[in-house]
Amino acid sequence: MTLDALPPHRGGAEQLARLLAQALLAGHWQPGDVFPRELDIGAHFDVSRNQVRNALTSLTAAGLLERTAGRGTMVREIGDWHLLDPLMSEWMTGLVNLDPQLVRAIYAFRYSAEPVVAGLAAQEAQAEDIERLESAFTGMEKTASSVEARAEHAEYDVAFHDATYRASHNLVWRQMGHLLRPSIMALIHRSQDRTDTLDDSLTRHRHVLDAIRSRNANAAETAAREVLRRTAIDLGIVS
Amino acid sequence: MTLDALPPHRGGAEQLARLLAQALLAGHWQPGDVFPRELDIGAHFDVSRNQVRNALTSLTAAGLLERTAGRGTMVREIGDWHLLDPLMSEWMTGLVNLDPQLVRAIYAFRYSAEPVVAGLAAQEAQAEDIERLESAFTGMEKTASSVEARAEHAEYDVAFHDATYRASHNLVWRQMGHLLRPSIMALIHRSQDRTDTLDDSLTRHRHVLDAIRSRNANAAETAAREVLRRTAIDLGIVS
DNA sequence: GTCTAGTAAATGTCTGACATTTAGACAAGG
DNA sequence: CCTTGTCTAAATGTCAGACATTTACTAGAC
Repeated sequence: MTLDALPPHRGGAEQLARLLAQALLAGHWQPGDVFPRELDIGAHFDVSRNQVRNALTSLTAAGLLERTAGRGTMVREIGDWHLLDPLMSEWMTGLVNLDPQLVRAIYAFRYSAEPVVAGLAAQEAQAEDIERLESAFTGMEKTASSVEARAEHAEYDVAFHDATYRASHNLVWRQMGHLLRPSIMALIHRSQDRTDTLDDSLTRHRHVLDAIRSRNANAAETAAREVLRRTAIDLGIVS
Repeated sequence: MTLDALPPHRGGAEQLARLLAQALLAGHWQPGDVFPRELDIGAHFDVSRNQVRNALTSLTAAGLLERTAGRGTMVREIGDWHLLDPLMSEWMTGLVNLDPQLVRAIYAFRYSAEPVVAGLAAQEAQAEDIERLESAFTGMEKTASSVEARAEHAEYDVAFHDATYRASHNLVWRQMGHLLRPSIMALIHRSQDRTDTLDDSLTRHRHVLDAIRSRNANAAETAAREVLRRTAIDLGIVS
């Protein structure tokens, strides 16, 4: 794979890193492939070697690449990617052609983890956590009816789930909230946005909110599982 | 906080990064504190500015620091740390005075997550996963009796739990295995290494292995919870 | 054939200079 | 008094070039 298919870029090393990372995430290179050399990348995008090195440092830190002096840069296999790195979440967000394998893996993770997290949230939530959840939920309600607000709706959706993770009051679970954005944003491109679909989703989210508010851990677990069943349908994982 | 309390270092930027990161993890600086300037660090450790910048880049990527041109480098609060970054796990491993707040947070996470993971493992494990688990378990058995093999025993312990996460056959859960090493290594410094303690731990691990081998998800969940109850005692979280 | 030296090519490092951003001091003008 | 603008110092960010180190490959010597 060459660089020719990639669009030009403007801006610093961050933009360049995003560009290259998204190309990798979209599968433009296969694991084990050799990645272009620093000088070639710099020549192609007309940036200094420093910028290239900074960008490649990010990709290496995220586990996407492996660099060895003398040999060059190689693409690592998907199992080595640091899916929990916030930078990865940022790169995955907004990527239309995210690898279906990744979408399924993240969904499967959420399906097993989020009920537990919701249960913890029901036990640990403070007043401010409830407020965050309510605020996100009312935002979802307001943006559910109009089609053009679907991006905004997704943001409130992310905020709702992120608030759930934060309400668990555990530093580790909280970090995992980063994964929510790419997972939920993938819904925009794959779901039909039918009104009854969104209504159903809203109802299920309301059950989670109610369960956490009433500090009922078991109910929260069940409700979170129901939300994710709905999500699976919208993601096209089950029919 | 100054740099004076830190030991000298040998080796490249990685060693320097580890040194500074461990100082941060041990709480030598408070959130919001200004971190020493690049030139001061370089002068103190007698390394080039390049090395310093490379080290600081790692710490920034891990969410430990925030750097702004003109202002300087500031220490971020613990909630912003990327606890799931493999580099963080590496830095935490072997740190004797790991912040008790972190130890508890990681333990609480494992207590809520690992039963689920063990359940998944019971459903998804392949032959090679079982082999890994058995190999790690027999290693734990062999090293349980002698006191001087406790470090080796801890390695097998890590391998056992890591094999459990891998057996879930989920890319995200698998990434989380990195957290196990610091958590389990903390046991070495805090537990008494009494023989009956290790025997009890071994028995509980065996139950997890048996449950996964017989593909009994519920039993695996319960057994994993029992292992972690034992861990909590050894970590001094409960008495 | 096998070992060895040599060479090319890639990433890693150093250095010095310069650019950019920020915070603060200070003075002019309303 | 307060605001505004400008200047300066200090910190991180960027660049360019030379050099160091590692790696893979090749060509000979024996």
